[in-house]
Amino acid sequence: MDIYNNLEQSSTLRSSLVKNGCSDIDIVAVNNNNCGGSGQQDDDLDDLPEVSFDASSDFNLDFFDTTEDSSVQGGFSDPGSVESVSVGSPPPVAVNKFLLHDDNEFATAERLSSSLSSASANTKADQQFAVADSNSNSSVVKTFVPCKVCGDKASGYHYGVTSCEGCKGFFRRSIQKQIEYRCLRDGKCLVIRLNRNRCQYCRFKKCLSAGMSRDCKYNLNR
Amino acid sequence: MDIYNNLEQSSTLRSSLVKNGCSDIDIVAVNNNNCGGSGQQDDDLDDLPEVSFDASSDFNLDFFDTTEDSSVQGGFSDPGSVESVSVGSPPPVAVNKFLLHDDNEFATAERLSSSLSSASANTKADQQFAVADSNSNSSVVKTFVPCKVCGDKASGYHYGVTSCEGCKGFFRRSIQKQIEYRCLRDGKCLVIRLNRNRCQYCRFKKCLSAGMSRDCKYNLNR
DNA sequence: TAACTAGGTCACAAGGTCAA
DNA sequence: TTGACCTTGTGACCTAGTTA
Repeated sequence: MDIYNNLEQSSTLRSSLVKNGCSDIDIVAVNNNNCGGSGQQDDDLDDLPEVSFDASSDFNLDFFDTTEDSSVQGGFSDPGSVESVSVGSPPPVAVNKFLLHDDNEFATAERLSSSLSSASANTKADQQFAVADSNSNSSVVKTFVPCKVCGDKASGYHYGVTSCEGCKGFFRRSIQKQIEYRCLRDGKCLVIRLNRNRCQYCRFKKCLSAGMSRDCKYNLNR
Repeated sequence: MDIYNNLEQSSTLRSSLVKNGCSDIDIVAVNNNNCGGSGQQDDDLDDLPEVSFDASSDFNLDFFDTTEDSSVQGGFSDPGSVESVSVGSPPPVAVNKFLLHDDNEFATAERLSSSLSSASANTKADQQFAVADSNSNSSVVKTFVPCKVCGDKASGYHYGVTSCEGCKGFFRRSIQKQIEYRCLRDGKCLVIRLNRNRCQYCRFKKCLSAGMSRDCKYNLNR
C-alpha cells in the first residue's frame, strides 16, 4: 500500500494533477445531491473518461485483479452492480463463510454490498439483515449491517451512508486534507474489506458513489 | 445575552475579526431589536463588508464555499464545493458532470432560504406555504413552515423566531454555555439545512440576525 | 383547559486521538 | 495511513411551565 501512497505523495505528480484541472469543486457537487443516496451517481462516475496514467499500464499490478469491471460499471445505475461485477476471482473467503448462513439472500460479498447499494433502501431496516449465529443453534440472531463502501461491518450512518469505521475515517481524512488520490490502474479497482486499502482513489470514488457527503449530517436522509 | 458580550470580549483572533469588519457588534444590535423580527436583517448581513481572513485564502477550504454571498452562490452550484476534495485522476470532466446533479435540491434550499430572508413576511401565514403531497393525489396538502435560520422544517416559534428543532437547540446551547464561535472563512458562510453544522459562528450569527433572542420567550411578540 | 414553548434528555454522528 | 475508540455537538422527542 505504501507504494501507492508514495507515488501519490510526490509533489511533482500532485501539482501536475492540480494543474490538470482536477478541481475539488467538482466532486463536491456530487455529494450534496446524494446524501445518503442510492449511489446513483455512479452513473456519472462510470462515465468518467478513462484515466490514462502511465503508471497503470507500466506496472503489472496483478494483485489488483479485482477491478470493477467496466461492463459492470455500465450498469452502474445500480451501484450495487459496482461490485457485482467482478470478481472473477474467488470472492473473499471470509465473506463466503459469513454468508454461509445466508445463502438465500447473498451468494457473495459482492452481492451483499450491491444489494445494499442498488436498493434504494435508505432506511436502516432495509440496510440490515439478520445472520444466524454460527456459534449456537439458539434463536439468537446477529444483525450484520454491511458498509456500503467495502462491505465490512458498518458502525453507523456516516456522511450520509451506512459505513464502517474505516471508510468513515478514510472519507473524513480525505475531505479534511483535500487529498488528491490517483489510481495506478484503471480507476476501477474493486473495493471490499480485504483490499480497501489498496487503492485510495478507488476507495474514495466508491465512497462518493455510495453517496457519502460532508453535508449529509445526522439523519437528514434517514 | 452574555454570550454576545463574550463575543465582543475578544481574544486575539476575535479582535482581528472585528478589525476586518466582521464585528460582533453588528450582530448584537440585531438581536435586541428584532425579537420575533421579520428576518429582513438578512439583507443587512449580505451587505456586511467583506471579511478578509487569511485562513480562507491560505487554506483551500473549498468545502466552505457556501458563503452567503449571493453573487457567489449563483445557482448554488456551489455547495458542491463542500467537499472539494478531488479525486485526483479522472479529472476535470468529473466535475462538470457532478454539478449537474445538485441543482435541484440546492436550488430548492436556496430558494427556501432566500424566500425567507427576502420576503418581509412577518405573519405565520406569510411564512408558510403549502406543498402538495407527492405521495397521493388526494387533495391533502401539507403545510411546510420553514425555519428562518436554515430553511428546515420549523417546529414552532422559538426564541422569537419560527425555527426548527435543530436551530432551537443550537441557539439554546449557545446562550447557555456562552460558547464563543469563530468562522474559519469570511463570516459569510451560507446557512442552510444541509450545511448548517459547518460553521457555528455563522449559524449563530444567522440565528441572531433572524431575530432570535433569549428574551423573546413564548409568543409575547406574536 | 387547551395550545404552545423553554429546556432537558439521550441516541447518534462528526471529528479527534493514537497504537499499530 | 489506518481504524478502533473516545469526546463532543446535534436534534428528535419529551415534560414542565407559560399564556390565552
